[in-house]
Amino acid sequence: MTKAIQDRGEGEAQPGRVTITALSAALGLSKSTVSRALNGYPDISERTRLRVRRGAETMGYRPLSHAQAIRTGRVRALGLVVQIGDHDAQRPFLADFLAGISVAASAEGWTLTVATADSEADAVRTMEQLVEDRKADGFILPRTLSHDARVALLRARGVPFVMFGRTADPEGCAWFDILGEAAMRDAVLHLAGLGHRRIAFVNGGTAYNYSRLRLQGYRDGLDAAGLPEDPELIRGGALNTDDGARETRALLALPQPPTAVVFAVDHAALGLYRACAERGLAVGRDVSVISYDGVPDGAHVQPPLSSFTVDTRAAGHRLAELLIDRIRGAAPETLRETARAAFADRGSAGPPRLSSEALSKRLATETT
Amino acid sequence: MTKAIQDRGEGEAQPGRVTITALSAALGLSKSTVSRALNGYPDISERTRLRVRRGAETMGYRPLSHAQAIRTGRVRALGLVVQIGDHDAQRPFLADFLAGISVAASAEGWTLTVATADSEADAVRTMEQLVEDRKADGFILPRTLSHDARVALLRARGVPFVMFGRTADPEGCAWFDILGEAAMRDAVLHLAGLGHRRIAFVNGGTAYNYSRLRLQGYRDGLDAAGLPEDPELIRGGALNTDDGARETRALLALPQPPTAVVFAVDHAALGLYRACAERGLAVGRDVSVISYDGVPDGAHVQPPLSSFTVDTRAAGHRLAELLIDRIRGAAPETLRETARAAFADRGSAGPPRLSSEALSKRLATETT
DNA sequence: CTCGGCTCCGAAACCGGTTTCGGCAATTGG
DNA sequence: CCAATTGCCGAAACCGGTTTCGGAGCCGAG
Repeated sequence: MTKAIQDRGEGEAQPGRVTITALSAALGLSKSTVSRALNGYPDISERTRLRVRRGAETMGYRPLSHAQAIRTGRVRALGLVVQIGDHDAQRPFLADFLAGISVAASAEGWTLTVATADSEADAVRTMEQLVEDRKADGFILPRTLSHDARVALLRARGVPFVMFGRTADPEGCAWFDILGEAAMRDAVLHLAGLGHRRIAFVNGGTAYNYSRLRLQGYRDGLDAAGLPEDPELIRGGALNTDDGARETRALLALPQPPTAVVFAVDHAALGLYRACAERGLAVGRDVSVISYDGVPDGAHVQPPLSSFTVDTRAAGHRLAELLIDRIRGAAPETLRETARAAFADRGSAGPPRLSSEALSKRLATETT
Repeated sequence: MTKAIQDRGEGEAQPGRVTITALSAALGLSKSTVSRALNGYPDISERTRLRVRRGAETMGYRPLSHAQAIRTGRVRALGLVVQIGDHDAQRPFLADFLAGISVAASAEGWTLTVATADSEADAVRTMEQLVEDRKADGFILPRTLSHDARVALLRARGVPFVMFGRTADPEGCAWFDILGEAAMRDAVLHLAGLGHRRIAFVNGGTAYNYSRLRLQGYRDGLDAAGLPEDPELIRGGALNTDDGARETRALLALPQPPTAVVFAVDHAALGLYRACAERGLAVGRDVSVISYDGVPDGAHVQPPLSSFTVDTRAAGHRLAELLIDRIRGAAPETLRETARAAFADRGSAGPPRLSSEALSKRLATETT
């Protein structure tokens, strides 16, 4: 390998490259035989196939993907269109996600084509362009919505794709997802186990498919813990810290405030810290909180935020593998996987120091 | 345009596409004439050129970049290798950066190939792969080091590149950069204008080229303000909040503590808030701080962090344009631009309430 | 009127692969 | 022992572009 690289006349790019013609000449075979041998055609003897493989290895032959693409239509590139701006949630997640995809892709000799869009419509247009120009053979769709225009486009065009998340209509869809609903359920059970009886839930953006699932998980948790569901304790639309603070204030203003809150999104949960600070409440003692995402910021508040952390990098890695399988022809139904988020108990959830009534009373006197 | 798209037999991809052969047949010209007309060869009459352009437009002809690449060696793709992990500073910045690059690239019909690496050596290997496989025609290098192995590789291979940042040896380098030194200088002058006499400086990672420049800017600021330079007030190596808190504590422990601190990195500056909270000091009153980056987190602390904000998206945009020019053959010396960071005065820098002596005394009594 | 040069375009080779098709040799069946 | 398969490979077409080369017309100069 090293030798092969050194053999290349360095400096210029073109001249050094070993083409399939050069390789076939060196082996005393025809181009077509070499090509079919490397691509696993059945009409090549095992002996020849091995000889070709070895020859390609020692000579350092690597087919140019765009040269193959001209005939096959495949460029060996994964596509990713990231949506900018509308949800902060993606910020910390992007670098790790890219890393996972990139590593898995390059392990198979594929690359990653990235584009950005600032709306769903823009994303659809962008993907259309990429498909049209053959810049990607398939797509990874992050943050899938319940009804997703991107899915509609790709389905119609017959372009392979995998989703990070699930969708309402699974027809023809492959996916990898973290079981947010299981995390929410476990969060409720954990808090109930600590002695909490009034446990609130603050959901994320309602358009996202995961919101539906996480709310269900919260309900399942209440059910499993034998706690009644109180509509007043269920809120939503909280994606960032400001939203979270706002929702927390609303919850604390209830006649019977919750002693614990489950958040669907870490960044929103950080808003609870702010709202509690305003009212002089100690997080993890007066009010407990468990959230979901595992953002790094959560480790830097006091007490650190207990959260179900998702391994975004691993998700990207697996998604890339699934997409490559999908592009190679695997049926979408066979390409559906889920994983669980890992609970990181960092101290923001403890046994209730005050009952809901006592908490309410204290808040009333504080305000006065 | 809309019509052309509708004309395509939808569903399948291949059949609908209009090739150069089809276009030339429709125009009654040869392939070669059409190709040269579109690529601006001088031996085509203006009349024909116009006819071809118009025909291509109405028929919706778009050459496949990988088909051209087989002859030209260019795939019309920009390369970006992002380094994961080693500096948190990139986190919030990545999405905006990508957005800028992506928009500028697609405006010219180019795309963006992204890969990741977890070390400088890995980044070099990755770029070598991408060049070898012709997945990118040139590279954008973020966060350039003073002596950068990536630059060495690309220079040796003759691969076009542009840097986000400058470097010690500018030979053959094109770049776009924000004048961090000017920002640091202005920060010092601003604080001096408020009445501060002891102004400390906390630098970022020393390997980065920008650190050298920002330190110089700080010194220039002191000089311009007529303040003496005190080596005790200069610290470095602070990239994240923990680092920043540590360095702040060290500064506050001095016999003559600073009444204001200039940080080279926002995330480090956030550590000052923590260290001040520990000692009961009010940021912006007892201790002033001005920083650099403009990260969103800075807006959510109290008081919000005054910072020189860099428009990362605009930087990505301009870098992509410069790189495309570079790939098209422009001399690197003509592709060097800088811009200034915009000062966002949010309240973390005010007139000194205490002198250095008074501050020191107060810290001493607090500790007891 | 002829000749050289210029303008402009077509034919064909080429880029680096893939895929179709046909044929030779060895094997199998009768 | 001969015919029909079968296994295995080469020749050539092909993919969608670019680039070289040559030549047909037209022009002005001699």
